[in-house]
Amino acid sequence: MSEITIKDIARECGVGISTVSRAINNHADINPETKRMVMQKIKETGYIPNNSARNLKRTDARCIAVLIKGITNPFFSPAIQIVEAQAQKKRYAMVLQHVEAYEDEIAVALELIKEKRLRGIIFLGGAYQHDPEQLEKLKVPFVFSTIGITQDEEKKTYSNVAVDDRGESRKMTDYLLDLGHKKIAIITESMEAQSIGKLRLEGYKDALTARGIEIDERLIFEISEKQEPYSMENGYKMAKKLLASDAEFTAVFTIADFLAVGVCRALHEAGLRIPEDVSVAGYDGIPIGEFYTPQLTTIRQPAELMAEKTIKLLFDMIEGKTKYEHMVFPAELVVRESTAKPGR
Amino acid sequence: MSEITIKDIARECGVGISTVSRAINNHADINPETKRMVMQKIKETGYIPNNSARNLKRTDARCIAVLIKGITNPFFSPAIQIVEAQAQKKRYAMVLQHVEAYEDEIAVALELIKEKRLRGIIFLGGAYQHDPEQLEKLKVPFVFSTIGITQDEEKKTYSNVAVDDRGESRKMTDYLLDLGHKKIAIITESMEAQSIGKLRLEGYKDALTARGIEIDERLIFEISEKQEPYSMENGYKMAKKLLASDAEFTAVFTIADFLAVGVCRALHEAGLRIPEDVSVAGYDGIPIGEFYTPQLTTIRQPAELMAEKTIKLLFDMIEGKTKYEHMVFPAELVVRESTAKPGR
DNA sequence: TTGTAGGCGTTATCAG
DNA sequence: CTGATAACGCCTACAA
Repeated sequence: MSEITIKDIARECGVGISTVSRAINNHADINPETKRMVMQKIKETGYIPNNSARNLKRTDARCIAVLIKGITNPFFSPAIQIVEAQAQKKRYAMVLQHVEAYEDEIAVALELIKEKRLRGIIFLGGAYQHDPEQLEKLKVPFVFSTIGITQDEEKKTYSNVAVDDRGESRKMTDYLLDLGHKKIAIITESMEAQSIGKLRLEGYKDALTARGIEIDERLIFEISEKQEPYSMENGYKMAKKLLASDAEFTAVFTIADFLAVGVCRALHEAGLRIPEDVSVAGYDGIPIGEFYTPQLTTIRQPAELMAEKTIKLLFDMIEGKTKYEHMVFPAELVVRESTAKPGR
Repeated sequence: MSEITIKDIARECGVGISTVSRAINNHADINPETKRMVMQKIKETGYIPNNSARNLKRTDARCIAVLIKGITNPFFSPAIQIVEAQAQKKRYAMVLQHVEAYEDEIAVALELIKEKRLRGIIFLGGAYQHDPEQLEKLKVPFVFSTIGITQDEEKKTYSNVAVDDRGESRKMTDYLLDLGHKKIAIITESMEAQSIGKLRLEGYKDALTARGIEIDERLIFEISEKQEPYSMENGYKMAKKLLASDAEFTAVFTIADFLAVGVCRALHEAGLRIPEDVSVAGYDGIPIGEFYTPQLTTIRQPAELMAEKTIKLLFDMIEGKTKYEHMVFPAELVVRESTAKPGR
C-alpha cells in the first residue's frame, strides 16, 4: 500500500540510492549501462520522485513562478505562452500559480518561494500598489507586469513592465472628444481597490478637465462587484442603469473590452444603434473586440512585447545584470466600428 | 541570509520545536498562553512554514486538487468557484493545477499526489479516454467532470460527471433539420485527439443518417490547431474556408460557442445576414453567446449543477460512501437569435 | 563509477 | 501541557 520510493528502486536494481538519484537527475558521472537499467526499472515500477522531498533538499531549483490574478482573462494567455517558452529555453521550470481575487499575491509568493526554492517571480495582474515592507521580504527577483504605474515612480525599488494606463485612458477620451462627443459616460471599477480602474478613471478626468469640461458624476458608473468586475454581465447591468437614469450621453467608455460588449448588447436592446446613436469604446485589445459586431474601438496593449520584455528583465535580474527597471510601453488606439461622430 | 525556520522560532521563544508546531497547526493540547506568545513571535519575524517539509512529513493533508485543461475557458470558472466553496466547507484545501494542452493530465496528477498527499482529484476538461493502467495507479478517489462519455460505459471503473455530448449534439442537429435545413456545415476539432469534438461530430452524423441524409464531407471542417482549438479566430478562419469553397449550406453548427462567434463575424463580412441568410448554432452556453449580437442559439451545459454533483461525489468517495458513479446530465437547447428557417 | 551517511524543515510519537 | 527524537524521501558530499 505504501508508496514506492527511491530506496525500493535501489534495492530492486541492486545499486545504491545515489546511483538511482544520479540516473534520475541526468548526472554525468554514471555508467550509461547502469543508468539504462535503472531507468528501465523506474519505468516498469511506475516510480515517481516525490517533489516535496526534492524541493526540501535541493538548493538549485532553476524554477520561476508566474502568479496570475484573473487567470480567465484572455489578455494573459499569450503572455503565459511566451514566458513559458523563454523559461524553457533557459532550462528553467515554470510554475503557474492562480491567485484568487481576495488573496494577497505577495503572501502567496512568499509561501511559494519557500516551498519551491524559486529563483524569480512574475506578477501578472493584481493591485498596483503594495506594502514596501512586504515586498522587502521577497528575497528573489520579481517583476510586476501589465500592472498600472502610479505617479511616484521614483519611490519604487522594484521592476515593472506596463503601459501608462492613465495616459492611454486619456488618449481614448481625447479621441472621443475630438470626434465631438461632450457627454461621455464611463464604466469603471470600484474605487476601493488599488486597481488600474482607478488610473483609467483619472485619465478620463484629465482629458475632460484639460478641455474645461466639467466632470459629471452622473456619468461615472462604478462596478460594485469585487469578484469578477470586468465581465460582460456587469457592462450590461451598468448600461441598463445608465439608460434608466436621466443622464444624457453620446458615448460610453468602458475600462475593459468585456464591459464594452455588455454595454453594446444593452444599447442594442434599447433600440440604439452603434455608432450612429451612441459610440462605445473599450480598453485592452482582446480578441472579442475584433470579432464582435460592431468591432470595438479600443486601446490595445502590446501584450506579447510586454511579456517578452518581462521575462527578459527577470532573467537579467536573476543573472545579476540589472537591479531593477521600469518599462512603460505605448499602447495603441485602435479605431474600429463602434465609434463615430455624435449626432446624425 | 538563510531562511528562518521553526527552530529559530522555538529558540527565540524559549520553547521546544514541537510546541511551535502545535501552535501553527492548531493542536488542542497546548497552553493558550504559550500559543499566543508563539504566534506573536511568528508574526513579528515573518516566519512562513516550508510547505515542502510539511507535505513530506504529513500523513493527513485534507487537500484535494482540481486539474484543468484549458483554464482560459470561461466555462470552467463557475465550476471552480463551487468546488472551492464546498471544499472550504469541508475544511479541505484545494489546489488548482493548470494542465497544458500537450501534457498528460494523469501524469500530472500522479506527481501531484506524491507531492501534496492529495485525498482526491477532479479533472476538468481533457481527453475522454485514458489508459486504464495509468488510471490504476491513481490510488486516490477521482472524478472526471464535464468530460464526454463514450458508448462503452460498462467498461469504466471510475467516476465521471458529464452531459451526453453525442446525444446533445444530435439534438442540436435535429433542431436545425426540423427548421428545414438540409445542408448543415459543421466546424469541429481535429479528430486525432480523443476529444469531445469527436463525440459531437458523431452526434451530428447520427442526426443526418437517421433522416437518410447523406453526409457531405465537404461540409465538415476540422480545426488543425492543437494548441487552442476553440478560439474565435479558428471559427473565423474555418468560415472563410467554407465560404471560399463551392459547397452550399444554409446553416453552420460549431462545436463551441467561441467558434460560432468567429463564424458570425466571417459571415457578416461576407454580407450574409444571420439568421436570414445563414443560421449559426454553437455549443457550451458561455456568457458571450448571450451578449453577442445576434444572440447565439446553443446547447447549454448545466455547469453549476455538474460542479456541485462532482464535488459531492468526490467527497462521497473520499468518505467511502460510494465506490464510483457515472452521472449524465441533460443539457438544454437554448434557441436564441442566430437560427431560423432557411430561405427567406 | 559507485555506495554510505548526514541533513533539508516539518510533524508524529512517546516519554516526561 | 511540553520537549526530545525519529522519521518523511531525497540529494550530495565524501569516501571507497
